[in-house]
Amino acid sequence: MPEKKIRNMEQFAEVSGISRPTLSKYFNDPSSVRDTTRERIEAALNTYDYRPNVFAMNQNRKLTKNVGIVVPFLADPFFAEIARNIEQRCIDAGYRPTLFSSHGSQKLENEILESLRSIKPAGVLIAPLGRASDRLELEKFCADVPTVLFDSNIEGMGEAFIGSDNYSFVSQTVEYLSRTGEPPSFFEMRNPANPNANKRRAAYLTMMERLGLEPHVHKVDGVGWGFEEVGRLGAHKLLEEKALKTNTVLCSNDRLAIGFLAGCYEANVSVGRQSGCDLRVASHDDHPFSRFTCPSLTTAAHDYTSVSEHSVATLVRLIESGGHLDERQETLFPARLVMRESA
Amino acid sequence: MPEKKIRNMEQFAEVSGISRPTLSKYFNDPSSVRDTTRERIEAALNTYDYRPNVFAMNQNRKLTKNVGIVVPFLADPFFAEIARNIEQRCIDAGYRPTLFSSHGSQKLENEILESLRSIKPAGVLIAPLGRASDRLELEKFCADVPTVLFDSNIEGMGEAFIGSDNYSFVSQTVEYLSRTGEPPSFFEMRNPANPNANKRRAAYLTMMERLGLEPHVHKVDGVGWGFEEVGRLGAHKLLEEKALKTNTVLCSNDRLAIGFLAGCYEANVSVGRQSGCDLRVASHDDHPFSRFTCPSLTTAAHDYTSVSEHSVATLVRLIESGGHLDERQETLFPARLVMRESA
DNA sequence: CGATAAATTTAACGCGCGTAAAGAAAAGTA
DNA sequence: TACTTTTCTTTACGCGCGTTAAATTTATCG
Repeated sequence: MPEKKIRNMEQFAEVSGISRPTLSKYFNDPSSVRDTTRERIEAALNTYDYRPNVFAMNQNRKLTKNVGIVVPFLADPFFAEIARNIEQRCIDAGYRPTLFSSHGSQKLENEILESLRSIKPAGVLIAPLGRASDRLELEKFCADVPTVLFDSNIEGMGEAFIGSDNYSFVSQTVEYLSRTGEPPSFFEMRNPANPNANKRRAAYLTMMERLGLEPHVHKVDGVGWGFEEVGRLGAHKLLEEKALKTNTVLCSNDRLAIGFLAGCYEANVSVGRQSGCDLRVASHDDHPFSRFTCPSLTTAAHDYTSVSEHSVATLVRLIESGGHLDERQETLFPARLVMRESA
Repeated sequence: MPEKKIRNMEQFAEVSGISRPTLSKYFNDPSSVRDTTRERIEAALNTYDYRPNVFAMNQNRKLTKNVGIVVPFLADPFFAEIARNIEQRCIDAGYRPTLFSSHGSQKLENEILESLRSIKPAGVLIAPLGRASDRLELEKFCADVPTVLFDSNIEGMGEAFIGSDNYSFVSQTVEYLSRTGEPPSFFEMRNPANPNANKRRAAYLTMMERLGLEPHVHKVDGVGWGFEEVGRLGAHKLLEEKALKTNTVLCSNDRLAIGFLAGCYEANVSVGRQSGCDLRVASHDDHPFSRFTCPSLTTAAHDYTSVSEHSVATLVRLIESGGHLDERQETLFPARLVMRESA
């Protein structure tokens, strides 16, 4: 067993009996060498554990296998979950993903873009902050690096957008709620950071009009990404002021709803779809925690799988087609209504 | 404005009037050059936007500025939060952190270690899976790379451990609960993945004995990281079987408690410290959501700040002292009792 | 001011791998 | 078998920066 430590490709070429340029080809793309050669290389790879120096590899290559994944707020399990999913798919597709979170800060988002440039990524998947994003910086970045947006769309930005169809979310919840009880009022933050929020409000208004119902939108103050607390305080405010026109509240997203439910509980307002309850509360996203609220939250679920699958597939296609698509594609996946106890 | 694109350090040396070796020194450690020189470099840096090629930089350097941060489960906001904190501190200390999550899988944890080796990190901060970790692989890794453990201790592994003092957590909750009402039963998973769980059970038993109270430990089946669901099902089981010996339950951690509260709600068991409630429930961790459970969760809070601060400080010290400390240090920070409505 | 120490410049080599060109070998085809 | 095509080997250079050693400049200080 000649367990001599292999230090570089040169030495691995010697012991494996394959020339260095061929090895280089193999490590860049295993399918680019003849089957018999690949087998010989992989046999040697099992005997001597050599792996090429990542830094030397990427130094001269025009295109690395690096991929950046950027989410706006990783402490939100929704993003953690989708990031995990996307990450794994990138690995499976033969790329090296690196995960970043903007933590709700424009400054950080810009710094991440900067730091991404320095690792020469083949492509980037980004869920931008939205309203808080630095449009100009993002635009410059997208011009240099093949970029796919997901979750939050910014018109015209990047080569493609993959996300959920907000209209599908809201139409299903509104339809369900108004069919099974009083029509819903809409509850949201006054200045939502995320563009999806605006689409959801618009969808609510459209749906209510179509159903011939009077819409009521309650906007509550609050900044940042502490949605739960905003929702909780909002609930107290609305309940104290007796501002609700119906006994049904549709929250813009689950994190607001989680806080809203906490607020209701504190105010001794019973929530649920059963008769005898004071209020019904529903929402959108199917946040991982929404199953465990009291009562469990009726919501509209993202198609996590399709969004992440399609995002990665699009990025791979983008990279393989040289970093540019003929036209910007927007793909939206419909929601799935999840009926639980809160409404 | 000579806006010629600077392609490498050579060219930047020309336009800045500083020699390349000095620039190299500067980029490696800005404080290693004379003040006047540093000012000249930074002035030039503002005029021409050049930054050294990361891959070429790291190729030959024995020690990069890369730092790995590994957490067992990023979809848990607790880890997301502490990771964010640690990440920022690494950046402030002049390092380039990269975040990884094992997602509860040994296979993934090993792959992350493998992938970490390839980026030649100056050091690694890892919160290991615990029981599910591959001891042997971890040990080999720690032998090669300066490693600091946090959150979950594995005896003898790594150069240092920084975490929370589980005894401090449990002694405070047990003391508080038994002082203000019936003594608590302990609720946990049968085969906890995390070593802290065992320490907490032991601390519970010790505390109860010291207080002259009879301990009751309820173990519930369940695997993986879906703690909330385990807690919820556990609540149903315990309530159906009327297994609880007292009206007070102390959960091993907040995520279990969140599920436990959901189970109680479903079973129409009222939880709270007010008279008239059926049950009191308390827990440990001060999970970001524990403020928003119904009722809000009484818990013992980690000293996030101290843990992350001390972890990074220790890693920096470890790196600067050449990757080895004289003896393995274990630092534990006490908990802070957070009294809310559940107990 | 001159001696000494500290910092910088000059010159040159090496790192590990990408890549290109030309020739040799293997595989496929007639 | 001869010919073509594909694949591999040989040879050689380049990438951008780390790093070293000697020469030179600049700062410090008695």
